[in-house]
Amino acid sequence: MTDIRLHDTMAREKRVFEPDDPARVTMYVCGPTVYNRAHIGNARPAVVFDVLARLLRHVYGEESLVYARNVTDVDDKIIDAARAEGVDPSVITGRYERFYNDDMGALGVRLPTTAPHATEHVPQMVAMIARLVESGNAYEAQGHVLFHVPSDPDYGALGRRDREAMIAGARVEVAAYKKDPADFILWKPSPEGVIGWDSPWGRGRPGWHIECSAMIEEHLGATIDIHGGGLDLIFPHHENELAQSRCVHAGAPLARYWVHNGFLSMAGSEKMSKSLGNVVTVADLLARGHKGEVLRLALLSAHYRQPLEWSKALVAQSKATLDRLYRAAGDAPTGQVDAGVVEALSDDLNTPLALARLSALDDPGALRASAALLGLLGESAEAWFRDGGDDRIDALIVARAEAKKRRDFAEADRIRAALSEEGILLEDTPSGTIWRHA
RNA sequence: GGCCCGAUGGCGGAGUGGUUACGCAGAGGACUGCAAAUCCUUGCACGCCGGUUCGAUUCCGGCUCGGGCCUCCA
Repeated sequence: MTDIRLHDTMAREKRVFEPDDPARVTMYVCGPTVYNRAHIGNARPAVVFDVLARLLRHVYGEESLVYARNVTDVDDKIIDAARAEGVDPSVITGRYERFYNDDMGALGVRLPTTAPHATEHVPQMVAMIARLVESGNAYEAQGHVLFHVPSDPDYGALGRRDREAMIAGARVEVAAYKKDPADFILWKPSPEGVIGWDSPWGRGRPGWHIECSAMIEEHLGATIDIHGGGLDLIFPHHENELAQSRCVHAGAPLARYWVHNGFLSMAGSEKMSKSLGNVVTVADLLARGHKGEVLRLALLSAHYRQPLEWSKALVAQSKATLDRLYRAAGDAPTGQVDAGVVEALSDDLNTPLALARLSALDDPGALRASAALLGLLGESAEAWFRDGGDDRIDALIVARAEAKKRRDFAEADRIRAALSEEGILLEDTPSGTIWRHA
């Protein structure tokens, strides 16, 4: 069996992946903060780690992977959104979590094994904060509880950042209650009317970083195999998670492999952002008629650590590629997974190489089985091209066939041209005429 | 300013110290009433300047350009 190799952000190199317990492989990926629609950039980690999850299940067995992806459902942006609409935060989080699952589902992202919610783990967070206070790694100040960064000599290893750099680079004014400029919030007070929980430090709510640490401990354990997320989370989020968990667990590392995906940018501009007005949501793209698998293939066309530029051309190319793959796969039943595809994915999730090997396969069954590892070719070719039946088109095809039989090619071509106008392409095959969307 | 990453043909994108994938698009051919699809053939590249080497796109250094992070951010 080929080894899986993963680029570990901590080591800055590819390492052979050896799970602590092959019968229980643990992976945690930072999920969405549910207060708006996911944009296509948000979809990249979901899709990338979905492929990694599929690979791990393939290699270690369907039941051996425990994959947790959290839902951040308490956050100032959520509070703001709820206030703006005059509703309870749970209305916002419930709505956007459903949207998120719908959008990712459309991209073929399977649900993780578990999707823990921050609001359902506040007692665990409070307990973890209390342990940090007890061990001297955290302190209370004016209703806040802060992690004291100088108390952790290993702080900064993941993001490769020294103290001076962090302090010099701080863009935000240092709050008066901080003992050290680098200290970060574990717990903050909630005034009347703001969502909060009782705690030894008064009514308040957890900071972002402690949520993940507490949920990881609760669902996966002290040290997990893989921790994933976007590049931008390395610092401060993962650095802070790591520090908290390490201090609580007597120095045990939070994760054995840290895996981070690169950013997606919009063609002709820098990072996608609301202020630039170039945010494209998954829902937008689906509404424009792009199929989920097309978007998924576009996201997988570059290696996950490389930057990926999103463009109309990329989507069009992905559609053309997928059309060809569907034609090649036909409606063959699933066969054996191709070893070359597994090998490509095993080499730090080299999806472009896996895609190349996919298109070289001449056995439709192997193609279908191997594509499934990438979450592609989930439909029958029939369904892919037709989008369901259409009596009117079928009738026109019959009319054209009759015209052809009496060698009235002008009429036959007229029918084909008319359908072509509305984006329906006809193909004459040995087994009859079929149609598909352009 | 500090830290990090990237630069491959018309486009996307792997990979490699010496004949360099694959996909999309293009050209020619076969097939077809004509197409489409398919098959065959085919053109097109390794940011710039040095260095190491018999030989560098691949290793090293510098430069330029692009992107990301520096406590909201996938």
